[in-house]
Formats: sequence, structure tokens, C-alpha cells
Amino acid sequence: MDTKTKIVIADDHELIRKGVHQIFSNKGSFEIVEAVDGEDAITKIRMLEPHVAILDIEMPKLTGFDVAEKIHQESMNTSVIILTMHCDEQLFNRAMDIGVMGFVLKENTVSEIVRCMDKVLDGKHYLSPEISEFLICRNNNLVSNATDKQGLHLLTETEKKVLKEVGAMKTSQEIADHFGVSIKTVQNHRSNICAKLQISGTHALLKFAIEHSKKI
Amino acid sequence: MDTKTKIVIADDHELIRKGVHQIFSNKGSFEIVEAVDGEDAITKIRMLEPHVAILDIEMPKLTGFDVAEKIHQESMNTSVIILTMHCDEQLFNRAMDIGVMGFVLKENTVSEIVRCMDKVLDGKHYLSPEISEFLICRNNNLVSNATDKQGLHLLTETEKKVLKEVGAMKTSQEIADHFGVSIKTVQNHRSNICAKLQISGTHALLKFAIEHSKKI
DNA sequence: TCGCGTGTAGGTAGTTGTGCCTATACAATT
DNA sequence: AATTGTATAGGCACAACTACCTACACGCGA
Repeated sequence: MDTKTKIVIADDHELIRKGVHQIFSNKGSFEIVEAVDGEDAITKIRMLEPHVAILDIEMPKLTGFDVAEKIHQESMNTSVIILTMHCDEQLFNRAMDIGVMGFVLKENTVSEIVRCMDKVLDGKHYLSPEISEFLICRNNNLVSNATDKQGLHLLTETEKKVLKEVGAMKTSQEIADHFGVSIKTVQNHRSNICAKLQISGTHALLKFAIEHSKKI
Repeated sequence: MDTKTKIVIADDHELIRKGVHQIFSNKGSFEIVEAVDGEDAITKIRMLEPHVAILDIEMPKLTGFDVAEKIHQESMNTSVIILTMHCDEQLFNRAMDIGVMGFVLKENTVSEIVRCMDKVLDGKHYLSPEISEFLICRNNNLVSNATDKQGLHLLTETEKKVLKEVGAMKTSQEIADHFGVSIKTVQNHRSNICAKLQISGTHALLKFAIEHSKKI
């Protein structure tokens, strides 16, 4: 590569900044800029437009989240890695909602940060395994409880197949073609499923199927 | 502890079994049983009822998933760790649906397996960071890429508000009531949004809104 | 002032899905 | 042999969304 990978590292603790600086300056083509607080960070990010911004959460003036939000609002081409001491679910959820690409705990090893950087530069997400627990909760909390499931066991195999297709945004005609049956058959299945699940409304089944697509 | 932590490690490759065996026999109070295929695994798991079962996916006779499903069906008090060479989204999704607690890649370091074991014994999930990407996709139910976003910025504020409501499964009438306007206004917004996003079809907008609800 | 974008509102037609019927064929159970 | 469950298929009325029109008011910039 002719151009260096540009990084802004923002943390109010000099030790952390120097540590990260050290890691990547040993690794070759990185151009690294340090920022001591949130305002400093956003200023330098606006100037440099780095590939990656490594942000602490707790910083003077602006938090790492504030900075990440500004980056997002201004549609900058900068990926955000949150580097924090706190393994906290609320913080993590906030980070996911803002759209950060990496979330690494300071207590983790150096290799963790390097792996994170590799992934993020590759356009992928990286999460410290410690916080994958939160993501699983986030994933499961969307729907699952026992009552939802009670309706599902009433369905026949064919009905489940149809419901799965419905959840995949297929129209009745498409489902009919896919299974090689009449559209009326599919529509009847849909009606029967609605009855069994005790749902009603014009797109009730589509709504249900999408909300429960993970469990079908 | 007076009782040892019981582990069953099932893999058709002896090298892997011995490796894992070695890791934990050096670590103290573990009782470790090896299984050479899926049937062997489920037999030994039924006998021993271990705290943790470390399962390869590809094994003769029964896959690791088959074994995990049986464990789940028989309500055994055994947590499952999947140990695989394949960083694959389908495999991972299957694992999550079955309810495995750990998912570790063989290519990862030894410390990865140890950390995973610690977490799982603590009743928590552990995922190799390499596959957290899949969980995020699963969570967002989409594959975020830049092209999707290009359409969205064309929308006006009112249109975005409408689209958000559409994504929340509201009908045009409900949206109209919510904003205190005519249903025709909402329908026109929907049509205009469809045109801007270059989508067509009877429920195209509903589909789009649901798929992209996280980004609106 | 003129044009343009935007939000508002309405019309008409067509597609898709739902609700509620009937009906046949087949397999399993009683 | 009769019943039940399931999958199949069709009819008809209605609701919701889309597609493609027209139209008016408002504000903003050329």
C-alpha cells in the first residue's frame, strides 16, 4: 500500500494512548494521532478522516459515544472501535445502536486489540468474547418467551414450511410455485395458521412470521 | 471442590482429543472422557452426565449438532461447547438455535478454549470473536452494506417518519391517525418512498422497512 | 415572479392477503 | 366401515397496499 492506515486514538489516560500507539507503530504502516478528550478527538477526526477511531468511553468534554455519534451523523468514512474498562450491557447496547464496529475491553490482551483492528479494517465487526453474552441476550430478548411457542406446536409440518416461506417475505404465489401446488392451497394454509395462532388482520401472518422467524 | 468437573470431549481426530485432554488435565480438577464419534459421545454423556461436552461438528454416525440436540431433548444438565474448524454462518446459526453455550474455532489459541470453558462453567456464553460478526447479522437480521444506505438519504424527514412507522408494522390508516393526516397522504408518501428506493411489488415497502428497520 | 420541492388530499385500477365458506382425496385410527 | 386429520382446490367478499394519475398550498432560491 502506498498510503498508511490512519488511526485516531482518543483516551484521557496517557498510558493507554502510548500503549496503543506502541502496538501499532511496531506493526508497520500506521499513521497514528492521539487525542486527549472528546472534543480533541472529533476535531482531529474531522481533520484527518482516519480509517479507524479508537475511543475510550469516559473522557472529558465528550464521551466516546458522543464522538461516535458525530462520526455517524457526518457520514464520515471512519470505523469506530470502543476501548473500555467496563464490561457493561447498557454500554454495549448503546455502542451497537450507534453502529460501532469494534468493542474491546482494556483488560484483554494486546492481541485482542490487534485482532480487532484487523477485522475492522476488513470491514467486519469484532467483539471481545466477554461481551458476546450481551449480544446473545439482545438477540434472544427480541422475542422468545414460552407463550409464543405454544401456538407453533399446533401447526402441521406443511403449515410450518409455509410459515417459514412467509417469514422469508415470499408471496403466496411464490410459495405455491416453490412447492408446486395451487395458490389457493397456500392461502388456505395461511388462513389455517392464522386461526391456530389466533391472529387476525390483513398482514397478521406476515408480521407474525417475521417476528418469529428465528423460531420456526 | 470435592467433586471434579466432568468433561466429555468428542472428536474423531485423536490429535484434537489429546490436545484438549492435555490442556485441562494440566489445569487441575477435571475428569475427562474422550469419545470418538457421535454415538460414542451421546452414550458416554448419558452415563457420565458431564458438566460440559466439547463437540466437534463433523463426526461419524452423529454430528455434534445431533448430539447437542439429544442433550437438549433429554434435558441433561450438560452445557455444550462446539469446537470446529469452520467459521461458517449457517453452522453458527444452527448452534445458536440448538442452544449451545460455547462456539470456538480450532484455529484459535489454546487460551481461547480455556476462556470458553471458564465462561461456560460460569453459566455464560462464549463465542470466538471471529463469529461475533454472524451474531450481529443475526441480530440485525440483515447484511449492512453501503448501497442500502444510498436510497435512504434521498428520503425527506416526513418520509423517514412514515417509513419508520411502516417498519413498526403499522397500517397506512394507523400511521395517518398517528400523524393526524389523511390516509391518502400516507399512501402517497409510501408510493414516493417506493419510487425513491426503486422497489416495487405489493408489499415491497413493508418488506423493505422491516429488513432495514434498524437503520431508519 | 417563476419554478421547484414538499406536504397535503383525492381518484381509479389492480394485486395480494384475509375470512369464511364448500369439496375431494388420502391415510391413519377407531 | 366410519371418523378424523391433513393436504389439496375453488368461490366470494373485503381490506390493505401499490401504481399512476391530478390538484392545491407553502416556502425557498434563482
